Amino acid sequence: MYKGQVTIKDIAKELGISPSTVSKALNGHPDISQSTKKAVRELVEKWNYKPDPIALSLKSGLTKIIGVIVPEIVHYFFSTVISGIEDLAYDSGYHVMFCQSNESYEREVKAVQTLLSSRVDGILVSVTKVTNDFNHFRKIQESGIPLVFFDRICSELDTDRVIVDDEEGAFDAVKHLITIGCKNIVHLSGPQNLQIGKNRKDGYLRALKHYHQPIDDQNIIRCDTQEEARIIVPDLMKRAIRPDGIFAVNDLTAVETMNVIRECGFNVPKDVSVVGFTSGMISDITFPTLSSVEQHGYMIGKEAVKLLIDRIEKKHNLPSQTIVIKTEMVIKGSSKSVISI
Amino acid sequence: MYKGQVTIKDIAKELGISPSTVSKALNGHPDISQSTKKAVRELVEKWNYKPDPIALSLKSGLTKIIGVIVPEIVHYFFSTVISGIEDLAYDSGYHVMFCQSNESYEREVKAVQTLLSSRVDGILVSVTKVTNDFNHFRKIQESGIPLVFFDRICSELDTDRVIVDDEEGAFDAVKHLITIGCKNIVHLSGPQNLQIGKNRKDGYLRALKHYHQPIDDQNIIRCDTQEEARIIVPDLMKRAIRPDGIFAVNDLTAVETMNVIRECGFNVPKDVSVVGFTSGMISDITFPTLSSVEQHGYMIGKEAVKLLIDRIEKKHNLPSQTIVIKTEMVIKGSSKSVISI
DNA sequence: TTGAAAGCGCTAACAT
DNA sequence: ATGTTAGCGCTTTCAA
Repeated sequence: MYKGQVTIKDIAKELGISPSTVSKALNGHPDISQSTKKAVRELVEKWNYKPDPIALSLKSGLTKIIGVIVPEIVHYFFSTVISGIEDLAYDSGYHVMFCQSNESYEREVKAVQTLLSSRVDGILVSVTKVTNDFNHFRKIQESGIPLVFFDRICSELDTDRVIVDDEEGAFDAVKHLITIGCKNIVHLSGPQNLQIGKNRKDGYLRALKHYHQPIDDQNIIRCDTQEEARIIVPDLMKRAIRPDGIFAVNDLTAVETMNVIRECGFNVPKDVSVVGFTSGMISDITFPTLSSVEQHGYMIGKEAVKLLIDRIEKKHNLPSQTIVIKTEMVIKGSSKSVISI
Repeated sequence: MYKGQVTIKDIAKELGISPSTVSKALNGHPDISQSTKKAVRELVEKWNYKPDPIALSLKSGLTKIIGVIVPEIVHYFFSTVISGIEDLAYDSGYHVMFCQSNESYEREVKAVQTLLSSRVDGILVSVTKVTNDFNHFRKIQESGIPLVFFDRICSELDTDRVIVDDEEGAFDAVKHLITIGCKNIVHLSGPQNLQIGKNRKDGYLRALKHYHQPIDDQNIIRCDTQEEARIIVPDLMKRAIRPDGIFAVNDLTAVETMNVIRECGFNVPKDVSVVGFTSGMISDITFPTLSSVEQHGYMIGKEAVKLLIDRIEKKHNLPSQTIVIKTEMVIKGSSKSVISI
C-alpha cells in the first residue's frame, strides 16, 4: 500500500462527518453546506488528499488509460506520433500505455490481449507490416472498446482512422521529381498489404500518368528498408538506362539509397535525385539533406487521441470518421533541377 | 464497464459454488478439491475469464505499473532505452506509463505528481538538462516508492542507478583521436550540472593528460545541440590553429558539426576528425558515417527495470546499487588516421 | 472442503 | 444538510 496515503475516511474522521459527505463535498454536490465544503477543502489541501484512481476505476469501470500499439518505438515517425499522443492524452486527463509489436503479428496479437485485460478505455493502433488477419482487432470492437487506427490502418474494419494523404503526398513527390526534369523515376515501394504502401504507389503512378510519363513495371521495386536498399540500389545504378529520380517509400530507405548511389560513384542530386517520405530529423542531418514528404506525425498523434477520447466520452453512435492530415513536400538538397529554367 | 467481462461471481453461479471457492481454486489454494479446481479451470478457459486487474490493485495496493520520465521520446537514445524498459517490463508482468518532461523542470515536477497519484509501483527517471532542485524526487522516496535513475542521474540522492561509464567512454573517444594523430582536440561539452556532462569532460581531460597533450580551456566549449553547433563550429574553423579533432558530447551535435565543417570548406575526416557519443542509427546514415561511443541504451533500459522490479518485489533494505554499463568506441568514417603508421 | 463476511477507497441511491 | 448502506471484483480470515 502506498505509504501514508490519505483516504476519504481519514478526512471524514478528522472532521467528524461521514465519508459520503466528504465525497459529495469534493464533487460539488449541491446539498452540502458551504461551511462543510470549505472545511473539507481545507483539510484536503492540508493533508494533500488525492483520490485513489484505482478505487475510482473500480467504481466507474473506466481506467482513464489509453493503450497504444506501434510497430516500433525506436523509429522517428512513430516516436513523433507517440509524442503527440502523450501530450494530448495527459492534457485530457488520460494516461498512456505503450506496446511495441516489433513488426511481429504474434506480438501484436499479444499486445491487444494485454491491453484488453488491462482494461484500457480505448486503443490506438498502427499495424505491423505483416498483419493480414484482423481478428484480434475485431475482438477489441466486440469488447466495446473504442479503437482508432493511425497511419497504418486496417481497411477491412469499420473504425475511426487518422491517416495522411499518402496518395497525394506521393503524387507531390513524383510531381516534384518530374518538374525538376527527371525522366526515369523509380519507386522503392512499401508492402502492398498496407494501405500506405498501396496509396503511395498509386500516387506515384498517377503523377506519371498525369504528366504523360511512360510507366515501366520495372521501375516499381519492393524495397522499404536500409538492408534492401543496399542490395537493390546497386543493380539500379548498373542499368543501361539509369534512373535519374528515386522516390522511396520512407526516409531511411531514401537515405541508404543516397549513400549507396554515392558509393557507386554517382552524385546525388546531380546524377540522381532522391525523395523520401516522412521528413523527420533524419532528413536534416544527411548529406545532402533529404527532400521528403512531411507527414506531421505529432499532429497525427494528437488527432488520433482526440478522436479516441471523443469516442470514449461521448458514446455517440456516429459513423466512423476518417481524419486526413495533409502532407507537404519539403524540398531539400537531394533533389535538384537538372534543367535550367 | 467492460462489456461482457466475466467475473468470478459468474463462474461461481454457473458452478453452484461460492465466489471465494472460485478464488481459492484459481489461486491453487491447498484445501480445494481437485474436482472443483478442475471444473473451475475448465469454465475459466471456456469463458475466457481474466481477473480484473483493477480489483486486484485495489486489494493489493499494487498496480503492476512502472512510471517512466524521460526528457524526450523523439530521441534516439531515449527511445532505445524505452524499448528496453518496455520489453523487460512486459516480460515481467508490468506495464509502463511514460511521461516526457521535454527538458522542462516544471513538466518534470508535474510528471512526478502524475505518476505518484497514479499509484505506480516504481519510477524510472532520466532528469532534464535544467533540473537543479530535487525535492520532487525526494517526495517519491518519502512515499516509499522505489526510484531508479538512469543515464542522467541525480547524484545528490541515494537511489539505485544505471549509468554508462561516461568518463571511460569519453576517455576512449579522445584516446582514439589522439591515436590517429590529432594534436588539437576540442570538446563540445554538455551541461555541467549533469553528471554525464561532467564525466565526459573529465574523460576528455584525463585522456589528454594521460597522453601528455596540452590542455587548453579554450578547447572546452559548452555546446550540445545542433543549433549551438551551427553557431559555434564556424568560429572554431576560423581559428588560427584549427582543431584537428572534435569530441562532441552527443551524436546530433557531432553530425551537425560535421555538416558545418563541410560547409566551411573542410573535409571530415581529412582535416578534422569527429567523434560523437551514443552511436545510434544516426551514426550509420550520415556522410561520412560517424565514429561514436556506443552507449547500449536498450541494455540500460533493461537493467533499470530489473533493478526497479527487484526493489518493488523484494523489499530488501539493501544499500543502493549503481550498475555501470560498459561503453564501446565504434570507429566509423568520421575519424581517420592522419599519420601513416 | 466449502462458504459467509469483511474490506480495499470511492460513489450514489436511499434514508433521515 | 448529512448519514447509512450497498456495491464495483477480488482475496482472505474465520466459521461451518
